[in-house]
Amino acid sequence: MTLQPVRGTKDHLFEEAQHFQWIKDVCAHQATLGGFRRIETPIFEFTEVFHRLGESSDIVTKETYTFEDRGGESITLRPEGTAPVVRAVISNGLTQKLPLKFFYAAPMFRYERPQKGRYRQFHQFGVEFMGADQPLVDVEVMALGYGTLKALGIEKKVTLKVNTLGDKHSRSSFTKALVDYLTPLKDQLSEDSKTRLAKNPLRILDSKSPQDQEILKGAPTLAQHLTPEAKSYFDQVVEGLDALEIPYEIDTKLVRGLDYYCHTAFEFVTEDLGSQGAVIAGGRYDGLCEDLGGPALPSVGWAMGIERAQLLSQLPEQEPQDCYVVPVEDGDFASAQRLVMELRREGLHAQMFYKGALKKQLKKIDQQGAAWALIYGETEREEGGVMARHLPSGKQEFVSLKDLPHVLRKGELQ
RNA sequence: GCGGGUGUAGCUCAGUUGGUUAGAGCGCCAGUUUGUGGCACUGGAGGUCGCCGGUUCAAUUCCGGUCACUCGCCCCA
Repeated sequence: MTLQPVRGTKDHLFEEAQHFQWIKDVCAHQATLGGFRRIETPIFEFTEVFHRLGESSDIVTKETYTFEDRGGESITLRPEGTAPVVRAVISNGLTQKLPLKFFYAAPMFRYERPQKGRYRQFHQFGVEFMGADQPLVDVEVMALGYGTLKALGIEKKVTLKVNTLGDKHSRSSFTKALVDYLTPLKDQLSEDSKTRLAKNPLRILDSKSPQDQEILKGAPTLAQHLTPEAKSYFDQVVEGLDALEIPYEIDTKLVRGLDYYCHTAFEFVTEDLGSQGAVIAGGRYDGLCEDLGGPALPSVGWAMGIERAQLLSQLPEQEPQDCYVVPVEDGDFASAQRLVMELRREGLHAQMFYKGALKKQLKKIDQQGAAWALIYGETEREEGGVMARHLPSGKQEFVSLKDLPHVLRKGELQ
């Protein structure tokens, strides 16, 4: 095994590939029901698109795949989907037609240490609701997340955690209060949190270190610093979730590191994936568009880790519908191929093997999990039909070519 | 980026207290006669014991490094 895929990447084969596609289909269907439109953006952007947004984020500073192209431009493989969508909105002058509702399913790239549910090329399905600043929009977006998880059959394995980051004023006054509280206690903080204190203080709140959490017990809370408007906004979000009977927990330690995030932050998390528990993560990012140099564009969205959803879900069983035409003698292969093509023209799934004795072919067909073996030798040709063998039931009878499409579609004999 | 665990046939794993031809189950291939799969029986192919180096008369077995997977930390717009 010397020829391996690049670390942190994987091949999706057979059922796994189908499962993967099924998740994307289910997600796209749910989003489409809500009027979201598909958007496809390039797999890479000018590095600046990501760097302008995330100087304090490790994803941007340490985890991007960044390279200079042959024209000397600095290019970055997208590590997430929101910034490219907002960039596309600006580039295409779409801010005249608000609100905008987009969804995407696309590969993302982060140079991280691979783990279960964490790859260097991974895939996200995401939705963005842009140009609306009402609390009920946040509720709709979360409801879409919940509905999508339900459609995947995994809503019971996840918990919706919700928090508010407040508006700009709440946020900056809280951040300042937190830093003021923690700075004298700096020596007692974990090494990681000492760094966070300077770089990204809010991230100390979700530290896993017990000593950090102990210190935080006496810390100021965001609730104390919420402006009346921000508090009212969050109250309406919570009431909206109650009204739609979407189960949730308020988690005051759920934060976002970047400044353009405000108000609602949420995650659908699971206990089943070890330390990679977030299946869907999202929030309101009213400041992002301006940070990118565009107009104000209040927006909210989320992204689902498709691989993580895949680990939690199961591809529904599908009835086999394939059929194989089975030539008997060496001279029967050409006519068998003609029959295969005729069946395909009828819209049926048809194929054949191009070698092997009858017995051998039947064995392989059975292993493929196909529904039908259509034995087509000299006898059948003369009588204008096939010996149709239904593999799951083991029943077999002669069917005329005229009746064949009908029988195959029905999926059973008689 | 840091720490722990693992790495033997296509898959799941045994085994070697260092010593001649490394095993099982499943899977795969062929056959059990002649136009019929799943079951059974018989036979067969398939491994430089992850890779590189060290110790040793001798290493798949001990040691080091490396790569990969995995768990935790980190990160998680």
